[in-house]
Amino acid sequence: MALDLFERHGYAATTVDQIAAAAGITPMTFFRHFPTKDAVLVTDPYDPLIAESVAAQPEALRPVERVRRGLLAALGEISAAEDATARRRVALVATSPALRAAVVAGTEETQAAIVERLVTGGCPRLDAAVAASACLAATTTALLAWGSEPEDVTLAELVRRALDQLAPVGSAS
Amino acid sequence: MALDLFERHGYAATTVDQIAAAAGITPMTFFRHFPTKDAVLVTDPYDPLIAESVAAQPEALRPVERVRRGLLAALGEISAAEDATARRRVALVATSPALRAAVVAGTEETQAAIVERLVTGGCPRLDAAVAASACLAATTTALLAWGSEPEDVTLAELVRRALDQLAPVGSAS
DNA sequence: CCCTCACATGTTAGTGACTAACATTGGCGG
DNA sequence: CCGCCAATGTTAGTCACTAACATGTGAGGG
Repeated sequence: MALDLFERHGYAATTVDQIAAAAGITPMTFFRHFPTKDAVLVTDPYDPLIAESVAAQPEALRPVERVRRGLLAALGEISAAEDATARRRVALVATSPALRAAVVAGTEETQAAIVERLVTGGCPRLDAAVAASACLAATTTALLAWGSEPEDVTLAELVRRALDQLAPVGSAS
Repeated sequence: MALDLFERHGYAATTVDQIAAAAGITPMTFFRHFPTKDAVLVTDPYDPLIAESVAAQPEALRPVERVRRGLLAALGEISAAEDATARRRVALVATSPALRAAVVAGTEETQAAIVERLVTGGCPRLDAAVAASACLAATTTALLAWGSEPEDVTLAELVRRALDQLAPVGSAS
């Protein structure tokens, strides 16, 4: 599949024509299944779950803390869905600027979802956007790092460690 | 110039050919001056300054706090360089996913510079990357928000407010 | 059993960002 | 005045992605 081609020749050096040929379809058909070349590797089905999870945290918390706890709470269900190729995909994404950009573009939607929930909870929009973007950046950084970690390191572990850095001093997790 | 075209027709709808024609040059020549279309709007001359500023903060601080203070310290010199078109550029960047992606790609270099300084100070690489990405995300969010703020709101003000959210509880700035 | 409708796929042709190889100009020191 | 270097132009190509239209194939109803 496409993943193999990317790993062999690099993401940029692999053309959509090659992927399509390897899959026995036309380039046209490829674009009917995936809106962009990078969509083969980068997907983002968790937005609603995460937004819910953030909204479920106590409104009294400061925005960063609310988002942080929301992400940690969502983490269980998400990392359970880690399939076998997840790490390979992530490792690949980490190697290409274009792919990293695609990931960030994807998280923009997650960020927007979180911001909406925070704003309806009375949080000023700027503060909400800052809290969401900072926490998601930390999470994304952990995700990308995970790709080059040894097999036995879990994603949840890294994300937890990342988000702990944004916790109020003295209180871990 | 290109900025006017972008504002009139939108970034995506403005082709490099049009920009080149408006400037009285060939598309080819355009690409000799700017590596990409987005480079007209997105530039990043501050990396070394910021990295220095981060390194100048006490090593004893937690990584996030060190980066945070470093960014705040660098803020003075940077926002002094705000020229007249800065706000227009930022407002434009905020409107286009492709341009926001370009900004993020640009910050990756800044992040890398910061991480190097933190790592040589004894900070684990993951923690350094997380701290840098979170603080830079907060800063970038403030920057983008600035584009749609009223004239009298300064960039420094917004960035300060953004970074204050990542400060240890109870201590502002 | 055939017909038809719908949907997945193919075909062709184009646009726009970017690149490489090579030609051309223009000013400036010798 | 000559040659040299740098900036610019020319041509032709690659690759991601799109639009308009054609084809084929399978499922369901007559």
